Amino acid sequence: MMPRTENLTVEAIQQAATMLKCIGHPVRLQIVELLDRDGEQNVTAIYEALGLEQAVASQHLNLMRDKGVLASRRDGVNVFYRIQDARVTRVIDCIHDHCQM
Amino acid sequence: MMPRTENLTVEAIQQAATMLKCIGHPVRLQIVELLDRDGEQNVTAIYEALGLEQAVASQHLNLMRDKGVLASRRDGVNVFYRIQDARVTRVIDCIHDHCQM
DNA sequence: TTGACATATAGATATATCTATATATAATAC
DNA sequence: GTATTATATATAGATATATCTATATGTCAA
Repeated sequence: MMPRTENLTVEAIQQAATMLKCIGHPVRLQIVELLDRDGEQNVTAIYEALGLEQAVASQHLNLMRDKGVLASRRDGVNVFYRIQDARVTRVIDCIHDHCQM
Repeated sequence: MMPRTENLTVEAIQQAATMLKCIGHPVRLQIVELLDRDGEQNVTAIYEALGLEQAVASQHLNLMRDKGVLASRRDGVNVFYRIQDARVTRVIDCIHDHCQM
């Protein structure tokens, strides 16, 4: 029996917080939304689509991969990123349903 | 017509990211979950329920109030906090549905 | 092996977090 | 009523973490 907070285990709280923190940045939220909508993309496609500095995109992508939110594969000179954590897709859907302005 | 990113306006992305960042910390996620479950609580009830330092709870509560996630009212010596941003409740529900471990 | 294109990393600056301390409010004693 | 104590909350400042700008590295084609 795991220790519990209210409804989630301490471990689930930690993991959920890490995931939410990952998408709790405007650039990262836009990246995740793009990948959710259009599927995997290479770094160039991502920073061009969003009007970002290449280095900024690369760092945010690396961060999200490190945290398990994204996965990547290299194909020659290109590195393609995609959503890895299905919970992210769920939260994005929730945002779309409830955070439209 | 607002400028758009993919599905959300730039402004909606900003606001959503701010809200997600707020709950993207284990302590703040636990606080929000507690308030979502049990309704408004004063600072003492919150830090005792979660085993936090008083100052830590106070600072996280202030931060979330500043960002519009929580609201507060003072009753004598006590300050009661409650969830203000309904989107937070939606995301918490989503976490409960999909992030159980 | 040089040049062009694609991605990653170092280091400076900004932001968040925690520990230690202070302030505010009210009850009690005098 | 005023001083004193207890209780509840907030803030300052040190430390840790995240972010961006500038620069470097990696990969392949000619």
